[in-house]
Amino acid sequence: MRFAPSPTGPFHIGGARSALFNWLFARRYGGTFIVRIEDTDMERSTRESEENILAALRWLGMDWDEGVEVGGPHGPYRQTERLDIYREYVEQLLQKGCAYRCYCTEEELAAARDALLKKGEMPRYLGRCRSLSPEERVRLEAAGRKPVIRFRVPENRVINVNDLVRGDVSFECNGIGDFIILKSDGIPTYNFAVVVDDHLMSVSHVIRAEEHLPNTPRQILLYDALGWSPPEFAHVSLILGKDRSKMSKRHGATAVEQYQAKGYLPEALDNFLALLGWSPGGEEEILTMEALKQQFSLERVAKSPAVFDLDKLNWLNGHYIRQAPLGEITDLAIPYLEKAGYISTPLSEQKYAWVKMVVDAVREYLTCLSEITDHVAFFFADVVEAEEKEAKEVLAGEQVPAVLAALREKVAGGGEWTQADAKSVLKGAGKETGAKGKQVFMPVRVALTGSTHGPDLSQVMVILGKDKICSRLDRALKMIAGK
RNA sequence: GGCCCUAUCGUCUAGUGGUGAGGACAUCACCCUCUCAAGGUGGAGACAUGGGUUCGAAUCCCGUUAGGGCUACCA
Repeated sequence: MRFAPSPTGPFHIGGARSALFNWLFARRYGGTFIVRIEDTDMERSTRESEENILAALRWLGMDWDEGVEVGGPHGPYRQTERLDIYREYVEQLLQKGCAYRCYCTEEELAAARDALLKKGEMPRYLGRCRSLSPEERVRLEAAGRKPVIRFRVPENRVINVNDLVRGDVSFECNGIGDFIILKSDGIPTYNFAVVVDDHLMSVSHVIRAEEHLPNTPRQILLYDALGWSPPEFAHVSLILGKDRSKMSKRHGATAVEQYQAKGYLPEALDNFLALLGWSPGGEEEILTMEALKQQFSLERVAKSPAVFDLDKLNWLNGHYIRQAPLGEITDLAIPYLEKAGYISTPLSEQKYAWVKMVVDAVREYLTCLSEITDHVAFFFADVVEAEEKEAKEVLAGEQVPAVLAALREKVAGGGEWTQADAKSVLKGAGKETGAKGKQVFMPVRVALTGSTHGPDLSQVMVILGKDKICSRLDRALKMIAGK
């Protein structure tokens, strides 16, 4: 198995899914997972994107047995470092007469294409340079034309692809046209480089996006010409945006790093991506990488394209945030809290323990980690203000001063306390004033947090600590009296 | 335009000739509860369309329609 991304930009979510399917397949059946970099597009390829991709793969928990950075018996694993290898096979094809030099200029090609388009035919190269005499070649080269090498596509043949997810698909060679295998700068094109590399690297299965399906017959032709047998192909349908067109920036975040930055957990993204196009045999949809590794199979990959459903990703992520060990979530949440100015690292041991309690109190609200900053302000603020109308109304209740005062008295003094203590103090204050339920909880909640919504009140009280509780109670009392 | 792929609830999907068409997210209601969440229970919600084949079609075949991909000296 291999995953062969081209490093031409931020790592796309669709690429991540292709990688995942390849990785899962390799792990499920004990295969080798190779990461090869297809950087033959000199204009757009950068080292930076390559690193971005590798970092994303690692973050998502996909390790590779062979490939860039780890090496292996089939190296090098960057196509631009394999140029000599390709040249050798180009030479072979040239010798066999399966390929030839073409001197057409871009203008000439464009004109030919337009003409075909006008006639309603599939635009393709018609083989103008197929049989140039040596003299003509010399003349063209003398005129400064740099040739490309084209593959001679046989006529009147039908290529059958037995696709592992799509079944039998066939293409007519006549619709293909001689395609370029070596660009004028000596760099191979994608179609040629994949074939050479996949063969030399003993790739047995190629799992990739559906957009590559039309390339497959060309590649099969190349395998044929080189005397090699092609691997199995499996073309997975595309990931679509809300409007059902190929997922792109218009549809929101498409880069893996964007999800990472927002605070999505890799296990959630993996789980989600796996479910996009593949379905488990059973009804459980929450699956760890371990479970996916055991269950994944190409037979259960769907043929139809899938719309990226952010709601479902959010649900999965929320689930993983809630069930992960608190320490882990705390560590992941700290950068967001720091960035918002709530804390500064390094944290003392005490402060860390306290932050952990805060995280514990609010993590059930989160859909992604970055949202934590929307829920914690009152824990860090010096004073809180009841701003919502609803909150103000709560404080206006006639039993409120008595309740708050009673509570204030009970809280005073002593040091550490637990949630159970807080609960009993709350109950005591209620009993003393004859107020109960909402009548005691809500005003206290508003006085302490400024809002009518929030985490469990006793939990809030433990986290705030007695000092803050007292000062907030005092302030609330003063406000009410002042009115 | 040409070539190719696809078509089950709003979304992701199960289904491979006989099912009350199942599940998940989202949605609605109820329960739990100091609130909001979370959690639990329940409801609503789909086989694009027209022809065949068959005793019987979501399932097989053909057309239509709709969506998508490709059509580069990009991958």
